[in-house]
Order: sequence, then C-alpha cells, then structure tokens
Amino acid sequence: MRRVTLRDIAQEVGRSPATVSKVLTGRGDSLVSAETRRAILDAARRMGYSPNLAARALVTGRSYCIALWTETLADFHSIVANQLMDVLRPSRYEMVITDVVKHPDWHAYFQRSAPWPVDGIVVLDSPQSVEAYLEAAQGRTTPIVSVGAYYSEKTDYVAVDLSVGVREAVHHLVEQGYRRIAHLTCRHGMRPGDARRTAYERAMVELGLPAEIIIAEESSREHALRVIRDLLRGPFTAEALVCFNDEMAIGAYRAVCEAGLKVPDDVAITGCDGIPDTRYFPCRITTIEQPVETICRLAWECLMRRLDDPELPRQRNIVRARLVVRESSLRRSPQETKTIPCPGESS
Amino acid sequence: MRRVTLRDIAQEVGRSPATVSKVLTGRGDSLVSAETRRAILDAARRMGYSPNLAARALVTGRSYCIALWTETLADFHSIVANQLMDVLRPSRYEMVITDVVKHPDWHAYFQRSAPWPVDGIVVLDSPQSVEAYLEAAQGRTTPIVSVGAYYSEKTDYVAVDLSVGVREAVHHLVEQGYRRIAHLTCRHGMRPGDARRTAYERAMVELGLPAEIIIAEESSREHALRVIRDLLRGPFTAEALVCFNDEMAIGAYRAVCEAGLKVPDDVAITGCDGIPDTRYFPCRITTIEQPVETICRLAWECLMRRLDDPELPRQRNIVRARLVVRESSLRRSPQETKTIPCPGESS
DNA sequence: CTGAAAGCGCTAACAA
DNA sequence: TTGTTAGCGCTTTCAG
Repeated sequence: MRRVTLRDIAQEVGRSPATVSKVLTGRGDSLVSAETRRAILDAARRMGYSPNLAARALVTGRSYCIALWTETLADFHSIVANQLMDVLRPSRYEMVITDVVKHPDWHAYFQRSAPWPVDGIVVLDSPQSVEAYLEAAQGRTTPIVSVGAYYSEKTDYVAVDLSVGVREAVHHLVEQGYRRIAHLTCRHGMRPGDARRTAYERAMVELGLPAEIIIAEESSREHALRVIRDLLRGPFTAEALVCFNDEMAIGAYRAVCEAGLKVPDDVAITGCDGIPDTRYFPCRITTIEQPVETICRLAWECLMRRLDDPELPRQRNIVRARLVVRESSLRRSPQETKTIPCPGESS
Repeated sequence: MRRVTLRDIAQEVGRSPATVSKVLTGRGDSLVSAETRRAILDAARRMGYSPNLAARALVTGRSYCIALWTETLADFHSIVANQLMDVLRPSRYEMVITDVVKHPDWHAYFQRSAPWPVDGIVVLDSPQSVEAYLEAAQGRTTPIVSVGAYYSEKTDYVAVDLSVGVREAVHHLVEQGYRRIAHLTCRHGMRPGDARRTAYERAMVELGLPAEIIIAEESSREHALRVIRDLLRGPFTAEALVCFNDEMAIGAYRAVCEAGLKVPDDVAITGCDGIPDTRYFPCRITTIEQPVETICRLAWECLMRRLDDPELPRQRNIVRARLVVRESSLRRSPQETKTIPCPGESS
C-alpha cells in the first residue's frame, strides 16, 4: 500500500494540495477557513498521513536534522550523544549519527555515500574530520561546530580545556603526599601537543618531580589493564597514576586490585572525563569532569546562531574541566580507612 | 555559495545531467564512454560535489538510512546503539536516533515532525512504540523490527529471553548457600508478566523459598542506591540481590559498601544485561549477559530481508541471555578471599 | 480564502 | 553513447 501523500488528502477533501500544505504546516493557518482546516486535519489523521520529510527538505532546504560525527558511541562519547539528544528534544530536530572518523578517504566518502543533508553538524573530538570536511566542502555552508578536548579552530568550536584539571590533579596528588606520579596514556595521547600530557609534564616540572609516562596501545580499559598488569609483574614504583581518561583509570584500578595492592594507599588513581562509573565504583575515582551539559548546549546554540546568520564571526567557546576529588586519590590515616572486601582474581 | 548540483557538473563538462547521474551513481558505468566518465568524475571532485540525498531518496524511495528508536542513549541502550553502528559500517547506511518513547501523542508527533524517511526501523525495548507506529502507519511498509527483552510480536522481532538467565542466577545463588534471595527491581519491572520478575518468582517457588521484592522508582544506579541504603538502615535480612539490571546492581553494590558490609560474603549481587562495567568492578559482578552482537546482526538481517521481500512471513528470533558468574555471587572460604581496601563514605 | 504553476535535485525510461 | 522528458512529494509565489 502506497504512502498517503498530500495529494491524496487534497482529493479526499476536495481541495488543492497547496491548501492542504498550508494547513498541515501551520504556515497559512489564518488564510484558510476553519471548516476547510478541520476537514483537512481530520482527513490527515484518519488516513494516517505523515509528511515526506525528504520532499519537504528538498524544497525548503531545511531538514530539521543535525548530525553527530563521532568515532564511536561508547564510553564518554555515548554520554555526549545522550546529552545532545536531551538538548535536541524540545526542538523538532532529530539526530543522525555518522561514524565519520573511520572513513579515511573523504572525497570518495562524500561522493559515494554522502551523509544526510543536515542543517548542522556537531563533530566530537575529531578536528581531522572537521578540516577534511571544510576542505572537501569548499564553501558549502552547512554549519559545523567542533566540540571536545580535541577540536579545530577553523570553524565554530566548543573546546574543552583539560589542562587546568590535569594540573589540579597533579598538585592534589602531591598534597596528598604522593611523589612518584606517572601519567598513564595511550598512543593517541602521545601526539605532539596533547593537552593532557603537556599539562602533566608541565606540572611535574613545576613541582620539581620527574615525569614518567606509561603508554598503552589504546585508551581502553582492557589496554590499560594489560599494561599496568605487566608493569606490576616487574618492579613497579609509581605511587600514583594520572590516567588519560576514566576508561584507563578503571582498567588500571583493576590491575592494581588483581596484584593485591590497595587504592589509594599503595597506588592513587585519577581519571578524566567524569563518566558515571567513577561515582559508583566501590572506591570512587577522582576524575577531571567535563561539563557535558554545557558543552552540548553551547554546541547547539552555536549551530542555531550560525544557521540564522552565516556571516557571524567565528564562535569560540572554551569550557574548563575541573578536578573532582574522590577516594581513589585520598590518602587517609589507617584508622579512617574502612576497607571494602573483594575477592581478587588469580589469572 | 550555492551547493554544487548535478546540473553544474553537466554544464561544466558539456554533458546532460542524466549522463552525470549515470556516472556518479555507477549505475550506467558501462554505457558511458571512458572519456566522458573521467571528465565527470574529475569535475565532481574538483567542484566538491556531493549528492543531495534528500533529492535522491525522493525519487528512488531509498534513503540508505535506518532509524534506531530508543528511550535513551545511556547505559545498556548505548551499547546496543554502538553495536548497531558497527553492524551498519560495512554497508552504506547511516543511523538516525529517535527518542520516540517520550512522545506520547503519536499522531501529533507523526504529523508535526515526522521522523526522517528511513528504509527501516529498529525499535529497542519499546513494544508500545512499535504498536503505536503500526496503528498510525496503517499499512505503510517501512520495515520495522522490535528488539530487546521487551518486544512486540506484531512485527518482525529479535526477542531477548532473560528468564533462563534469571532462573540460572537464582539457582546459582542457592548453590552458593544463599537462601534469603531478594529481587531488586523498579516500577517498570513490576508490570504484569515482566519476564525478570516472573522468572524470579517461579524459581523461588521451585526451590521452596520465599520471594521478596524490593521496588525502586526507576532502574538507575541512583535509585537502587537510595532504596538499598534506606533498607540497610533498618533490619536488612536479604543475603542476595538479583537485580533488574546492571545499573541497579551497581547502585546496590555501592549501598552495601557504604554500610560497611561485604560483597559477596554478606550480600551477593547479580545484575542483568552485561554492560562492560560489571567486568571492571574491583569485585566483578555476576550478570545475565545479553548477546548484543547477535541481537544487532539479526535485527539488521531482518530489516534487509524485509526490504527485499515485504511479503515474507513474520520473522521471529529469540536469543537467550545467559548467566555469567563472577565474584559478586561467589561465596568463598575466608582464606581464599583477598580483600581490596576501599574507603567507605559516611554521608 | 483557494488553486494553478513552477521547481527543489535527482533518477529512470525511453528516444535519438 | 548520450539527451529528453517526466516526475518523486512537497512548498511557494501569485493570480483568481
């Protein structure tokens, strides 16, 4: 059975498609007799009409759809996606997710299977995608906003500054009496200029402490677990781990547990991002919390303003991620420490 | 600057739009001279062309876009969304996320801001949405597949059977020596016929044990934490908690920790869904694992088959979620138990 | 208040 | 091998 179209409704009520359109979009509300309007609304409901948004977008140039470009929908990224949905809900916008990062050949991608025609694009933690797009798009005007700790300055952006938080973390650890403070990061975090690593190194220099960097292949729990597990087999001297993100912190935590060591007494751990898990760990994990709600709201506002006025000067937003101190980095006197028992595991 | 269209390219190379279309879609590859093809491809690249998918969809009736209807993008749902993206990646499909559950007035929703015209719809854990859609759509033929532990039989489905897993959980706890086994659930889980609750009650009857149900407002960590925290202030007699999902298990775990009790010695905990967090908790959490990869693959196959042949008989898939035993439900002899210390918290 | 006509950008049949 | 034509479903002047 064919989908019901405007024309069908027009026929049904003996009016023209134009009139039906006016009623159904609400655009000509005052120009249509109440009677006609009622008949049309009624028929539309009865016949189960729903507009073809592709057709509408084709003529209006508006899709009421925005894209989220992200590498995955896991971990912290899924939290952003979820929050963005919350921001969108009051509007009539929908969100299409494109995992654009995995398409290395941008030109081919755009030509073969271009993304949906959206009214705006939020790019999460992927300045490469932004810049590849800007180049390929050559003056196309779909608003695009670069969001996250990794962002591009070539377009509107909502940047997250992690460096203050990392500095706070290092200083906090020193205040707690830790001295051998290592940075657990991943290959990605080793790229030149990485904010986290740089801030860590700078803070250590500031405090006259030797920097030590532990590098895992990827920033996942599993990779962190393996790296720390291996290190713990040899002589492990770090007293504290400033981790690239919460995922790595959780993996490292597990490795420390398995080795029969105690967090935070033997090893302190801090994460980054502020995923909910850090709050519910038996030993809550100190982390550097990204203000996700603010980030998403700002991104949305950027897009809407840009849509209104393409000539607007570059919109630059910077939000700070701040340290949230929890038990995983708080050295307490023995009598203060309640222990929560938990079987380790032997493998 | 206007977007580059087919016509622009046609003009540029002195050919007709039809020819350009043939080349760019690859559909008429053999019917076009190599020379013309090269020229077109070249111009398209040079001019930064990318097709208007709305226009294409309008004429072909294919959008190469599927929708995921879900309540949120958090917790377990985000894992499914992420996996679905993985399944989609090799295809040329994109995914639009609609949080359709929060639109109670379906008719209004469809008429005012209908969702994108997609080639298929995956509905996660929301039979109401499926049925509202089927009713509102009246014979429209967008393939729709109902997925999850809550599903509708009125369309193709990939059902997750949790009951076997819940039964396994209860039996496992009894084998470990637990007797006072309560079910921690939420209002949602109290609706008549809920698979988890029903399976729990049945298993308890089977074993001649008294059922006890603890009900939180919602199935979140926070709500579980509060409910169990409150119960622990009074006389708490449950030795084991079979939780509605992993979120609640994690919340309950935290409450038990805070009270200075030990998991699993004082209280055993089992979750449901199999989110990654359960594997990385210092004390790994026993859970009932949903085979997410299988679920997503089957859903996708359902959609594609249905797209090929709308007359296909109803596709019914059932996958089982099975118990995965971890430390949170394993009673060990004291000398086996390594404890992992962790500061409790007083508030 | 209503409708006729044009056209958004693209594809598909058919003709040349 | 290429171009012409028609039209997908909708909105938008503009004329009635």
